[in-house]
Amino acid sequence: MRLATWNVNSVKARLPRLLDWLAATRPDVLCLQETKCPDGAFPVAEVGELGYSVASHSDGRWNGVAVLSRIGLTDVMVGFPGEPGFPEPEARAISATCAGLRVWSVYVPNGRSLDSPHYEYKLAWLAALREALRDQLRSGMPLAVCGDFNVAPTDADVWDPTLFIGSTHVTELERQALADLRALGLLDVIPRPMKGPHPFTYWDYRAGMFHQNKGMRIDLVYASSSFTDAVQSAYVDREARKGKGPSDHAPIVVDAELAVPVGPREA
DNA sequence: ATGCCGGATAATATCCGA
Repeated sequence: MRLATWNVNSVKARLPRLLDWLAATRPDVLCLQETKCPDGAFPVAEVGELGYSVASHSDGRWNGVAVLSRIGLTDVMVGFPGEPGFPEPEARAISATCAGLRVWSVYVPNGRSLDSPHYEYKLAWLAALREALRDQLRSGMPLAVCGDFNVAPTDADVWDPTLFIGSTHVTELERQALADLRALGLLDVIPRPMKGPHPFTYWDYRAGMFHQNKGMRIDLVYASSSFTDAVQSAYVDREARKGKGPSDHAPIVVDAELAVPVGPREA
């Protein structure tokens, strides 16, 4: 099974690149974040032509998550029980079962700044996610939680840790929230970088950050051991960050020897 | 060369992102 996750920074703006990438990479399942897609406006027909079914959760202007699958898509859950909001829950989580794998696509709140109510919201959201995932793990089904976590797990996951002192994404509390997810039994599937030592997944559009490889690893795949035991390889597709009109995030692609049941799979 | 911000909308300015 090929599983991928990508913060596309608007599915509308990224549609030509998304379709090209799907056709070339052929993931069985793709998690999307920041679709920024009004309700009902997801390009279902376009990805359907490539064999993908869609489960999407929309907010309108901001946020937005989706799961695309060509190996089955059942038991879709929009959001999760106890999900905090600001003040109402936003479109930040969707999950579905794809050929025996429970897949979550998450877009964790940014946090903005340490003195912002959004930072408290981010921590509360991650804590509530942990409780929801604790329940998911009880089912025993292999689980992969994919998405933009907006937290760099270690100092090695940002290009210059000294520049982040006093900023979100690197604080002890945010990193502890990730550690609390791992304490449930989830493992960080660290992808191989295509270039250089750092598997960064995000580079700011500004000031040539990508070209200087000044990036961050904030997109993550946290998975149960029943999934990670089957993982053969994982990589960051930095090619997708190049050229005209890219997202500021690159996709992560994970290949696992997880049996795909015969049935709904299409050619 | 990968090549120096871009997406959204209540739009010709402002919010958001990390």
